[in-house]
Amino acid sequence: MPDDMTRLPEAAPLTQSLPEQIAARLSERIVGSTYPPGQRIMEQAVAAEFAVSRGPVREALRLLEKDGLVTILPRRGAQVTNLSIAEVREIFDIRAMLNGLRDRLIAEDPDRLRVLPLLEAEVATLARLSRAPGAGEDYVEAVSRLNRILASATSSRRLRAMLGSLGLQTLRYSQLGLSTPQRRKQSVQHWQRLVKAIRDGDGAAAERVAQQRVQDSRDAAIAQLQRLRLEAATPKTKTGGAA
Amino acid sequence: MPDDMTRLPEAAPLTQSLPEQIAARLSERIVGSTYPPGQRIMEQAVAAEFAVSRGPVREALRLLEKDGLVTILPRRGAQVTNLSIAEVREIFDIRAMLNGLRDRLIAEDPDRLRVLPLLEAEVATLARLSRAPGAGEDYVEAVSRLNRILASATSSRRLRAMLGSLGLQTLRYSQLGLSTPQRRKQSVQHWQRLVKAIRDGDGAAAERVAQQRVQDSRDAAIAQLQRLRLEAATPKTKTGGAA
DNA sequence: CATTGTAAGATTGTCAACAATCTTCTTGAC
DNA sequence: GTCAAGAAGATTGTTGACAATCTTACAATG
Repeated sequence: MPDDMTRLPEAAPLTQSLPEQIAARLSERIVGSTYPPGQRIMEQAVAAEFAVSRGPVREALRLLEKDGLVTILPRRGAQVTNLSIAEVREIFDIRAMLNGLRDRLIAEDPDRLRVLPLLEAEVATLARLSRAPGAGEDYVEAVSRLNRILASATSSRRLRAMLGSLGLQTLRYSQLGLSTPQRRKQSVQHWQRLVKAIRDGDGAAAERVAQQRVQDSRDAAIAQLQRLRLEAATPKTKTGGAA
Repeated sequence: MPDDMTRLPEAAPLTQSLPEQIAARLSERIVGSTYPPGQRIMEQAVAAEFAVSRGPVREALRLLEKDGLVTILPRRGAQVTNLSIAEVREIFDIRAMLNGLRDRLIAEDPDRLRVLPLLEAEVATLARLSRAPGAGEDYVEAVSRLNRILASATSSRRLRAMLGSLGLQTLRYSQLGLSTPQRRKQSVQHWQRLVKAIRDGDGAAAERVAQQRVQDSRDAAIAQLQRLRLEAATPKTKTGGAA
C-alpha cells in the first residue's frame, strides 16, 4: 500500500474552468482600459452578459482580486483597482527586486543556453528599433516579448506568477516609461548588459542590471504620471491656490 | 461637483466577513499542522462544522489559496499545500529579496525613529535569550515579534501583504532554521547589524543584512529538511540501495 | 492473478431565490 | 435654500437544490 492516499495528482487542468474564462475576459478589458480604473463591476451585469449565474462571476472577481486587478470592498462590490502614484512606485520597487532575483537565477542556471539565442535575437531587434524614429509601439512589443522569454526560462512557478501579476497591474504605466527615444536608448543598453551577464553566467551582474532597468523604468513612469495628473487636475483656474 | 462619482470610499471593514472568519479558523489549523500538508479539505465537512452553507466555505478556500496555504485543483477540490524542498527554497529566496526591500525602505524612512526603541528593546531580549541555553521557543517568539514590528513600520500595504503571505507559508520551516544555539548566535548578530543600519539610516546596509539573514535561515532550514525527509524515506531496510 | 469496464457513491460546479445591507431619491422641517 | 430623515430601489451575501464530474469498489474477462 503506497502512502499517497491523500495525495492528489497535480494535473494541469486541460480545460479552463468557467470562472477562469470569465476572469480572462474581464482581465482583457481592464488591462485594455475598456474598464478604466475606478470603474465599478457589478455581478449581475457580468452574469447576464456571459449568460451564467452570479456564482461563477463572484469567483472570477476573486481571481482578479488575487492578481490585484480589481479591489473588493465587503458589501460594496468590486471595482477596477485605482493605483495612487505611491502605489505604482511600490509595485515597481517590488518588481525591481523580483526581476533581479529572476535574472540572477537564470544567469546561474546551467540550462540557460537553451534560451540565450532567443534573447540575443530579440535584443538585436531592440537595438534596431531604438535607432528607428517613431517605433515606440514596436519597441514596447519587443520588450514584452523579451520579458516573456525570460519568464519562460524561470523555473520557479511562484516567482513567475508574482511577476506576471505585478506586470499586469503596471502594464498601463510601463509603457509610459518608454515614450521617448532617449529612454529607449538607455533601455537597450540595459538589455544588452543583461544578456551579456546571462551569457557569462554572472548572476550578480544580471541582478544588478535588472534592478537598475526596472528602477529607471519606474522613475520615468512616475515622472510621466505626475505630469499627466497635474494637467488633469487643472481643468479650470479653480484649484490655483498658490498665488 | 466632485469627480469621484465612481470612487468608493476605501473603508476598513469594521466586522470581518463570514468567509474571512472561516479562512482565519482554517488558517490556524494549517499553520498549526492540525491539517498536515497534503490533507484534503472538503467543502461540505467544513460547512457542516461551522453551520454555514458551502458558498462562504468556497470563498474562504479561495482566500487561503491566495495566501498559498491551500491548493485548489479544478473538479478535485482543495488540499493543504505540500511544498517540495525546491519550492521552500524558492519562497525563501523571494522572502530574502522582499525583506531586503522592506528593511531598506524602513532605514530610509525619516519617520523610522518611531519604532527604533521598540526594535532595540527586542534585539536586547534576543541577545539575552541567545545566551540562555535551551530557550529555543522563546527565541523564535522574539524573532516573530521583531518581524511584526518591522511589518508595522512598512508603509507599503502590498509589500506587507506579500511578506505576510510568504511568512505564513514557510512558518513551519522557519523554526527549523533556529534550532541550534550556534544558529541563534549568528541570527542575533544579523539583527544587531540590521538595527544599527536602520538607526544610521543606511538603506544599502539594511538591505544587505536582511538578505543575508533570510538566506542563512534558508540554508539552515533546507539542510534540516533534507535530513528529515531522508530519515522519513527510510522506514525499513527497503530502500537501502547503497550497501 | 492481473486488468479493464461498469456502476454506485461522493464531491465539486452551477443555479435561482431569499435575506441583509447599502445607495439614492424623495419628503419634510428649519 | 439647506440639511436631515425615511422609504424605495439596487446590490451584495447566503442558502439549498440540482447537475456534472471524479473516485472507488466490484465484477467480468483474459
